[in-house]
Amino acid sequence: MNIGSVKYSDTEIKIKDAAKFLFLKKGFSATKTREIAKESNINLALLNYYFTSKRKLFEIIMLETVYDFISKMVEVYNDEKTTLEEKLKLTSSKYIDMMIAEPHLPTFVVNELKNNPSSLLKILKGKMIMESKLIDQYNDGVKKGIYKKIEPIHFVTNILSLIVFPFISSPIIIKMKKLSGKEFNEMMNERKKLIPKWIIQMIKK
Amino acid sequence: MNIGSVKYSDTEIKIKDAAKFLFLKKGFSATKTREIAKESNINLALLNYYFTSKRKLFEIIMLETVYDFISKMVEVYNDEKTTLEEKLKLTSSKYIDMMIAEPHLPTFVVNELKNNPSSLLKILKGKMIMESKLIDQYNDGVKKGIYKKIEPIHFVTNILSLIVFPFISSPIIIKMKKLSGKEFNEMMNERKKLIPKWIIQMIKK
DNA sequence: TTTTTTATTAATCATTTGTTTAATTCATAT
DNA sequence: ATATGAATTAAACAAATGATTAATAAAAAA
Repeated sequence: MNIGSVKYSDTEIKIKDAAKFLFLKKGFSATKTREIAKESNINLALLNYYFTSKRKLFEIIMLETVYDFISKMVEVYNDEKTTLEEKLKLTSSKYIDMMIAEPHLPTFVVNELKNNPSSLLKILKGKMIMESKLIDQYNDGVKKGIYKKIEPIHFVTNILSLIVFPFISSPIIIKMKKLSGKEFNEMMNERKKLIPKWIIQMIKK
Repeated sequence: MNIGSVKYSDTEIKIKDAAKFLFLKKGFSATKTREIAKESNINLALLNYYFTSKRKLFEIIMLETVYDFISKMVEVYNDEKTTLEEKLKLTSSKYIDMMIAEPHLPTFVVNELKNNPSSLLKILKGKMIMESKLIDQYNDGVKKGIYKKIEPIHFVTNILSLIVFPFISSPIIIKMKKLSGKEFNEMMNERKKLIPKWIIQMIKK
């Protein structure tokens, strides 16, 4: 959560929470400072008093959110104790829970990364994922002749795609299948078990 | 393109093109009417003269864009002449070409659908995809014991995920693998052949 | 308690922004 | 050539918006 272990006062937390809620839901431009003030029950001027500007406040929230999102993946992928298959299960499970709790999260992350990829540079060291234990384990499987050889980047991309995209495209899925929000979440919970199987089938010889 | 075969004057087309370019890149709120006017070399007042309001202009563009995006899928999925595997190849190929040409398209579509799902209702008849020839062919395969039985909605979701998500998450992929834009496109072109294979492996017994 | 620093507030400022108006130019039909 | 309607323009309006100010209240230090 707190990237540099910065301590925030109650008021600052109130502002940050409200701002995060609104920024996630509506993005930067559509969120107005007066909305943030109202949502957090603080005086408008306090936003600038504590955070200097709307943009600065946004960048703090953005950074923390993207950090949360990505570090979850990095942690699992670099765990020395788990197998490749366990890593897939853990990733699916953690991310799907995360996104059921905060459905706006993935859209926000991909959106704001597109507009502001530099903030990603600060967080995502290229190595953390592409040289992770997961990739080692996959390459080992290839050597042993268990797995097909494809570029590891495709492998990682496919995992993320199958987990995250359904949340981003939820309105389309809901419309296609005439689902309720609850039914959509059930469908996503089903995928916790299915995705690891699918990924294995994709790479297995 | 033109949903109701409406004819537009040169000026209207200039406005629409500029507006589409900016809306795709920056979204509704971050795009200013004066930017659209400048980008299209028209007088600011003409925007309202022809399109009444920024919101109305946006809705027209939004509708046409989403229609383009979805009808491409519907066409392929309902083709009576092609096999399931051919449909997968065609979908991958067409969508990847489409998104290489317009990288902002998928983010725009999923974004604005989230904010305004009603516009989707006008276009996407639930049946068109979930009762398409593709689904028939998949169900036939299940009956014949060739394919595993999973909910068709997962099947459709997975296809779309593997095709579209990499474009949405391009900044992450580019960072992870330290790619240039050109290299990223090459990677996406590789996927045209890979995705159909992966999908088949996922469903094959 | 008194002083000093910090937190909070209401009011205001300066731009930005979507939209409209009224005047002018252009094209077309008579 | 003239009249009529459509297209275009510069200017302006009103509301929204991010930010600041100056005054007040609350908390901490002396």
